[in-house]
Amino acid sequence: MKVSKEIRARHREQLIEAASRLLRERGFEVGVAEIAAAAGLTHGAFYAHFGSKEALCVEAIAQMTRHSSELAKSSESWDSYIEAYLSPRHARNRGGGCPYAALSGDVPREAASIKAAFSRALENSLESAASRMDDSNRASSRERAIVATATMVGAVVLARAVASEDLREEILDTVKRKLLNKRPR
Amino acid sequence: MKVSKEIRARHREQLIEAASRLLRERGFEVGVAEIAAAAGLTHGAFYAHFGSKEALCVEAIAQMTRHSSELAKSSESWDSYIEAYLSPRHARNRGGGCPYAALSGDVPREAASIKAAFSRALENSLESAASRMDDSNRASSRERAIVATATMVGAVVLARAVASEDLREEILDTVKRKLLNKRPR
DNA sequence: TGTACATCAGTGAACGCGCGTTCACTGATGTAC
DNA sequence: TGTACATCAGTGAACGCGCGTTCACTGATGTAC
Repeated sequence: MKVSKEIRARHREQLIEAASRLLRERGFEVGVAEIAAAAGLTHGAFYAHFGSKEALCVEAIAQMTRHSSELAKSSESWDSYIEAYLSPRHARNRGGGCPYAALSGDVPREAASIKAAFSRALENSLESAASRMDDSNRASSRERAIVATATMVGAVVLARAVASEDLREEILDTVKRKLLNKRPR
Repeated sequence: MKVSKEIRARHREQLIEAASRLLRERGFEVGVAEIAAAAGLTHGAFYAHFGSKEALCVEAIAQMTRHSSELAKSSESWDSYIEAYLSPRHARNRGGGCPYAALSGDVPREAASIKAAFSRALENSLESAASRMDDSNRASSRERAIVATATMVGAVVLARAVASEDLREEILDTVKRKLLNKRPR
């Protein structure tokens, strides 16, 4: 049955929220029915909100990158962001963590609109990371942002793919020490 | 109909070879039928060689990591390996390139046997990379291998996910200069 | 070396299943009077 | 403010399709004599 405009709007948000988490957790193979169920709806209702699964994916990418860049900004310092990013907690929390670490392996296989949304988001994140570097030279702060992002994404992606708890922690800790310029414990 | 032992063995190799390429290109969603077709067989024949898709994936991971570590060793120097790894050519060649950059995003969602095969291979690659470092200190050469691997994997994974040709090359070049300790062009 | 026959790799139809999407229907919402 | 009714969000059955896997069958291989 029809629902009020407020409830409709809430349902839409819940769909995006559910997709945002499930896409990162399970990748783009996650089903429309599962996303709808996680939002408390049936799969049929989904199409009252989005024209296709692809359209939802685009919105979900926009939302998850918006959220995670807020998170990045809320870190007190760049170093504390690195610390949080390379924590076992983040490695375990794929569904709620960095969209780049969660999705960059999948995105190249998806439709152009999805790749474009992802790309736009990454460009913004690099911009934002560069602006946080304590470096008056604009070019070199962008370079440092790119290298740090690649290194952190690579470390978390590899850590998540590894079966041994020890190797996982070794990767995260080693990269963390390097990025924070710390000597071995 | 039955075929000779030699042809049977060749078919098996072709299945592993096709899977090795297609898994990296398309991920684990690639179908048994498509892999069999790429090997010149029908999907039914597949089960004369492997008990399940999962079993083939395990073999394919073992083979592709074996091949790519040979490739790594065949590079004249560590620096020339970095150069090749961070080339647009490698970014374009997902199906024939580094298995870690191609599959680490997908592996955490797969069966334990696949994760274990991947993990074993990565551990060997780290070992082998560490042994190539011109550093008598064993601990620090391992650390450098881990950091360099994470950075290179992250760079290629991000570069592949990006829609803009310019950003793709910027990521690869920036990380390359950093790893080779070169000043900007 | 020649023959008879058991073996078994490969084929293609069929299985149950889950996917994205469509659609007839339901009934609460919200508008026109 | 009250009533009559058009709208449309949500439901759940149904669509065509492709998946991994099974299986009866075919016919070349390779072994036993």
